[in-house]
Amino acid sequence: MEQNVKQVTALKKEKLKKINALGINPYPTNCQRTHEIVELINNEEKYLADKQFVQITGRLTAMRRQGKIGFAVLTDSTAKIQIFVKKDGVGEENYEVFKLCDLGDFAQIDGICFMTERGQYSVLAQKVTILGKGIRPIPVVKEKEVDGQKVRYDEFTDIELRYRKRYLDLLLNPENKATFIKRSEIITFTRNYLNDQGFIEVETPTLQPLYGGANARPFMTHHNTLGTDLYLRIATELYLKRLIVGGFEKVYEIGKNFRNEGMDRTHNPEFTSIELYQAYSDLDGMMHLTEELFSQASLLVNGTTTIPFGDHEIELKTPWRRATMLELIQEHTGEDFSDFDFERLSAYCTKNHIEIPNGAGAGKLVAQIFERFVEDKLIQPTFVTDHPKEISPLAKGKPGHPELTERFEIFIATNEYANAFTELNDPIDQRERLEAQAKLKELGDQEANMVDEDFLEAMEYGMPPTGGLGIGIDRMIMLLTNNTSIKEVILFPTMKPE
RNA sequence: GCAUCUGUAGCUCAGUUUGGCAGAGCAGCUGACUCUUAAUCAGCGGGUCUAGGGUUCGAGUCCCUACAGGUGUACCA
Repeated sequence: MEQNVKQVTALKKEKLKKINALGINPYPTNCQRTHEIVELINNEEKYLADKQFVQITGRLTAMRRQGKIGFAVLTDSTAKIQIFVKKDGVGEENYEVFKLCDLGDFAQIDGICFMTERGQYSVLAQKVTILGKGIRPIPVVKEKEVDGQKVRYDEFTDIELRYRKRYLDLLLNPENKATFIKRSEIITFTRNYLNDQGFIEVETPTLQPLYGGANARPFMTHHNTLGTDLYLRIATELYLKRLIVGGFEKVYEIGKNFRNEGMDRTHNPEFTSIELYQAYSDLDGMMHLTEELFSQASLLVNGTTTIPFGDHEIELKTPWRRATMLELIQEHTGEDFSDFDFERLSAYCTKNHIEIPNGAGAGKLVAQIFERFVEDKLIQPTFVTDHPKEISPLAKGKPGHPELTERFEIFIATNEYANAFTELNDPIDQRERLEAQAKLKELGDQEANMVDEDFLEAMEYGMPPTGGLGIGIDRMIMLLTNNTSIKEVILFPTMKPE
């Protein structure tokens, strides 16, 4: 399998020797660039009229040589343009250099813009300079216009190769590169939006002595000097709340979380989230923020709030539907479980083959029934509110409803995108909730929270009423770029070693 | 984790049904070509058919196991 590559590489190394023999360094330390290619493309008439000397740099992505002339295409990150090289134009010696160029090599072209006899806007080369020579055969994608439609030949489509060799994917599949540009734009937009509202961006520890803020199994590592085990964070929540205690009123963090769980089209072991906390705000404030972030980000990268996603058409225009978990269960099962009757709930679960975990109470069963019968019905954006207290150990209770909390999750196209609470700020209640989690952990729930004494101590000093929101950034980007696999929006997704 | 599909040249793929010389296009190499644009024309080279085992006179093809990936599903955001 590698043998042929070795042969081609050997041939290319021979070319390197020939280039060196001409007294030319194929990896020069500098180059001259007067224009990005897009500038020449966007101002064609000006550059044709001026006959201005230009120096452009990029990768050679097509090559059509014919005797003493040759055409090539030079591509930089902004655009691509045809290059016309004549032996008469660049001189015998430099034409030899051009002949030693291969597809995929980086080059600098000095010349002037002109129109070929066939009417193709091009740069007429006066000099070809090699800037970086490749020694491995690069896959070539060819393109042809048929009736205005671009038809592509020999595309680089092997999914495994695209993920493992992402640089080739970016190089050969412009539409995939565009996804990552949109990713950057969406994250930049989110930062600007929050900064404009007075939020400050912070960084909290990725390595933590205790993990918490979500229900998940962690990755563990070890610090040699301290002689102690540390966890990679599963959420940023508990540290950001310490900052609210410390007097910051609006904070957010965008960063990686790590969860030692299964991988599928919506889960990668490391993923990017944004969590934000706003003192003196509440659930309504967080709903408004969520709607605005998604709909405005969509306008930014799609120009509309009506977007395709998989088989669905999603309308992100605000306001989004709001419904409680119990209402939705009733809507889709006809059952009213608002009395939280454990016997009825467990009988219903048994009848419908829903697992009843060890130590589960009525609240957990309500959540299980919701997952089983409601989640996959939620296509258009829906704020699901009023989650059971039992599965929401960090959310404030709902006044007048001892079993419920002030919480929402946003579902779009059956997937969860965000999770928010009116944050619990009662230190005594918080301790009881975490101790209940610890009991679940003893009963075998590997994803239950731990009792974080330092976090509880912080809350005991007093914490203001606060709204908190977490959004799965990767999923948000999937939605806004119509990608149904998380691997398509993560540059280097986790893969098993080859 | 379970189920299922896939793995053939650098890339994209035929060939697997019904076992019988390892194929094509692009890319590469040699030659021709001063207006091509999937350039064209002539010729050449390139393979551990993912890996290992089995059945068979004979396996890319049939059987078993492993590895990697896709999809579905479980847990989860």
